[in-house]
Amino acid sequence: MNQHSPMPVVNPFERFAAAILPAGVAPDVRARFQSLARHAVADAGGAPLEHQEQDQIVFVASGATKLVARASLGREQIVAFHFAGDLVSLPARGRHSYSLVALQRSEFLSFCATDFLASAQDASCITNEILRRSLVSLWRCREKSITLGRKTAQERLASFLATMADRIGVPHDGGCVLDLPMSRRDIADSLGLTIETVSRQFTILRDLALVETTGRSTVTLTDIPALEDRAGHLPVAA
Amino acid sequence: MNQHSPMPVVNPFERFAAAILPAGVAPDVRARFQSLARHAVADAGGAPLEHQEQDQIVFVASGATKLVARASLGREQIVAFHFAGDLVSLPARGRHSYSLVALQRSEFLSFCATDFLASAQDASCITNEILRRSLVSLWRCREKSITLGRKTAQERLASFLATMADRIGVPHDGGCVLDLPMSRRDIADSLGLTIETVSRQFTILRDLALVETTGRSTVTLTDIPALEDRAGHLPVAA
DNA sequence: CGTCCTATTGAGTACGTTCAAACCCAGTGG
DNA sequence: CCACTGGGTTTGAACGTACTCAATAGGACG
Repeated sequence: MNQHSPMPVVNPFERFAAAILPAGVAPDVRARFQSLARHAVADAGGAPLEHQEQDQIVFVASGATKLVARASLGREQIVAFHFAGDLVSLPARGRHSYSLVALQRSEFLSFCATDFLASAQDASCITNEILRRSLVSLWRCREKSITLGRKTAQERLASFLATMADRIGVPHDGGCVLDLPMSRRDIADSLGLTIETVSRQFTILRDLALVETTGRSTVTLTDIPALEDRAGHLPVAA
Repeated sequence: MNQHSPMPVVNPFERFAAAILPAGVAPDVRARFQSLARHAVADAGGAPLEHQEQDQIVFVASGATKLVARASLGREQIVAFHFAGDLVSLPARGRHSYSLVALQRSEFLSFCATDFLASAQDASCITNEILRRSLVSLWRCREKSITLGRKTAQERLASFLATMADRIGVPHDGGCVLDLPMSRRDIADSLGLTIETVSRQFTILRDLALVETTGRSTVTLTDIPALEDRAGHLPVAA
């Protein structure tokens, strides 16, 4: 997929601390989190955190992941994508077995949720940060509900590309270049479509000159405003 | 709609305090929340919290509500239902205008999210409670993503009824009686279907003797295990 | 009892799926 | 360096589920 994704030089816990812990955190609090953290690495396709019996809080130190729910019979739904620096809330496996799967070689720090929150009791700004990020996840999930419930195939793909541009896009003279770590199947499983439909919609957007595709994973968005027009959002002035 | 839904005798703030604030909360903290709370009442169809420019935290003191997102062209998606005792996180209107709409006469306490969290700084168990509830909302929203992305119309309705049985069902000799506060249109807008399709699926479930319907809003689930079999967790043919 | 609005039922259509084949890119070995 | 191989992707044709449009039936209100 990606040729030798560079293994980060920085200690994963340093990344976690920089992203989540407040600047002037007490050393003992920091040490407590360090002792709770479990480090894990996974190659593409790997699910290093299976068999969890308790709710987990997982920090993605590097790489990219999908949070997958299996409905039945190979019917999969990708509930969210997460990238380096993101925090994932992973419930103990319940009715639908959720699992976090790496899209690339990725590093994780996982915490037992209850231990984590107990340790955050003192420093309320940590809990606030977790809450803030959880609300962002909730907001994204609600957006996804709109996409899955009320949008056409083309609107779904356009929305997806616009969202990915925000999250992992690299601006490039007016447009935006995406190096998508996920396959067509992943995109389909995220958008509630089939690979064939995703492919057809890519073709249409290509014919409309809104995107260009290079190889399997590189997508260039040449006209983001037009793409967002096709994403089925409510026009602001309506 | 409902004949004079009884106005609760208990003070809405008392309900809020009982649900959210810890038992032995300091009187001044309690007073601070009381001063932040804005009280609102809405009849069925009313949206008392529109035009918010800031993120809100809303406590549903009584009644039942839908959280609606408008995509475009009258395409609506109901993102969540909330009932008495629930807490709703309502973002400032962004790209998709969300609004909280009452299904029945309902009472609300709304807080500015930043003020609320600032007041909860001292009492970390309050923040924890908000976080806990936000994660429940996130978990429900993920379940909804599976439903909207990968389930058939029949599975969607079966899932919906099973979920509602958990949340507002009244057990009744082996089965469960539901007095649904939402219309067929609301159900359709929640499940990403049309009213006609919802109606047809109700007919099928009725013919299968899994549910009985009485009037417009009362549904009796006579065979919950069979209903959950049809909810798409695992299909019959395998 | 009559009116209005919601819900149900029916017929035809459309969008996305399914099944199947061709194509292309990346990795491997000659 | 290039052909070969294999999985991911694209394209094509037929099908099916849910949608649209339209009419009827049923509840809730005056």
